Amino acid sequence: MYKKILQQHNISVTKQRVILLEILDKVQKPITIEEIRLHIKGDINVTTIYRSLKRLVDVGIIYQTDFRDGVSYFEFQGDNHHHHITCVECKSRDHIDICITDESLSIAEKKGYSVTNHIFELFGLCKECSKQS
Amino acid sequence: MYKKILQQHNISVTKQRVILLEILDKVQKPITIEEIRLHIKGDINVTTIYRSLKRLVDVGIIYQTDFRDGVSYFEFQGDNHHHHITCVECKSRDHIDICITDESLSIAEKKGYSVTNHIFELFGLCKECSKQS
DNA sequence: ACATATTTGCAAATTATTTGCAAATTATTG
DNA sequence: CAATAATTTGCAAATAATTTGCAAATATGT
Repeated sequence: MYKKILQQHNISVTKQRVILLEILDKVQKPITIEEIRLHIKGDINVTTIYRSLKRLVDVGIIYQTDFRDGVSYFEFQGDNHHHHITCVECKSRDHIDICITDESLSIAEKKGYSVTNHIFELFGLCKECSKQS
Repeated sequence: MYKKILQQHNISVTKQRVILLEILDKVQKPITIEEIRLHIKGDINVTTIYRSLKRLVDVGIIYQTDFRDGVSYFEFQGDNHHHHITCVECKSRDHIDICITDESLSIAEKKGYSVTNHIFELFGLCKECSKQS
């Protein structure tokens, strides 16, 4: 299955890439390199992890996000493109099925830009944490 | 003027903070720590720059953004809240006066989150760079 | 199966950012 | 306006994330 995905995107099928895709597909949420390393306990060299993920991002198989905490997060979104809301207190995270509007795109296009990519993340307080404060 | 802003936000008025605000207000676009350092040529210690900017961000005087290139950008937006579109080729950048929609907010609220903050950045090709490719 | 291109692993380097602490500056209070 | 308390600065050194160079290993195309 992951083999097919890699082939469709015209990049080499390697054991390491398949493992990374398996992990990301299983967790179904954005995770850091450090968390990935815990899953594979040393089986793949850090450099390779960095380089493979970068490659996967470049060809569009996985998404890279960051939540302003100094680390990159990676996620396999499959067909289900979405963004996230993060609790600034407890760091819990949830999907939100919202995306940029057509209006946004057309405003950008009026400025002469064709939009290929976007970052969109919400931050706030989750139910639990709002109670406490 | 900057003194008043600092006081309104209840933080100490220091020479360094005023200088930083002056620079950010003058350039009117997101700039990196490195670029800030060029403006002040060594007059403020790097550590202080980092710490002061963090403080200014925390109290909400300036905005911190990043464009997925490994560095933080800082911007003084004044009353004019906006986001940006960045050309992935030439890295040129323009303001866009679009923000998250009320619909987005209400979807997040349905999930139990109260939204306090957001990241929203567009990427694409500018007019010049689309011609060339 | 062979030649070519791509990817991996390792150690070492880079880059951005943070920390601890003493000295300096700013704010507060009488 | 002096004295005290609180905050901020500068410096050097540490940390943490990510990248590089290069040789060996693995994948791909013919």
